[in-house]
Amino acid sequence: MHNKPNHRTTQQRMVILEELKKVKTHPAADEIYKMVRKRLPRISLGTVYRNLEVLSGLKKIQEVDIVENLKRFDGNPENHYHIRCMKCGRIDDAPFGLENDLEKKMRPLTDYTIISHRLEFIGICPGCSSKDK
Amino acid sequence: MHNKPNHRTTQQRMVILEELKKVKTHPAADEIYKMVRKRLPRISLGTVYRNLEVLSGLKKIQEVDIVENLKRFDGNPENHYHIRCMKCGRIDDAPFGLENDLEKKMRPLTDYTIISHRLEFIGICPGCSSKDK
DNA sequence: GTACCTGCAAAGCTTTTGCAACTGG
DNA sequence: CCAGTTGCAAAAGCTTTGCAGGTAC
Repeated sequence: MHNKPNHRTTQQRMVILEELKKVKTHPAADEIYKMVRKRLPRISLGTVYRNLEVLSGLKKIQEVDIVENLKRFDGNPENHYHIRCMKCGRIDDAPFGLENDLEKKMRPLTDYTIISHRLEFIGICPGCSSKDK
Repeated sequence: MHNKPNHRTTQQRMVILEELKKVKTHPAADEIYKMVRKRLPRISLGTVYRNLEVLSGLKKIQEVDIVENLKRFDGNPENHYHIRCMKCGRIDDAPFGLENDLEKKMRPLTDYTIISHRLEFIGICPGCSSKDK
């Protein structure tokens, strides 16, 4: 049995969090690195990655895509929804019709020209939940 | 001005498409490579990648995530929706409340334990649409 | 015949990791 | 004090690409 690590509030970790909270964009690690380096010129990219992971774990921030860094392909070219297992990464089609109202509701709220939307459910697949026991 | 390339129906391209249509999983390139290699042992991984791109362009298949291959981080840890520009990759928060009904509607339709969901709109941001002119 | 494709290998990018030195509590 | 962090550099993925030789049409 392992205890959770006791996370420390290092200067690097604080600055990364502060800089990320400051912007309304959704920067990738490299951009965050550049932002943080203005205040901590000697910080390393590895530290940025490690802290982003820690901060996500602490729910202080989140990753925009849960997606592991792999392109995945679907033999069905029609828009449809997916459900993804958070334990094993398995992806199934969601037995769920398209919610076309979503785009209609969104249009008046944004300056973007809406073209499409994606909906993904996140859960635990039958295989993984039986393993939990 | 360039013309679109005239795509050819090579054996490699056909087999990749057939194998991907056969499965209901959503395999990554490497898995597709393994599947295809059973029928075409000399095919290369590069060819698989190139054909997946061509087939996506032809809308014969689709990528599950439009996401460029970069993790992105959000200083806001609460669930909320995003809108992504298909031209420049910019991501903004969507001014759109959570649709909690979606999970409620999904639960009876699946064996997965639903934990959360993600909704992302895809469109063209104001900056990119003005450039279109 | 020639534009398009392929296999191979090398290069490119992003992310992760081993390690020795350092530091917050 | 010492578990947790850091910087650095190397390693490890996954994906893209240059090239010379094939191939569909």
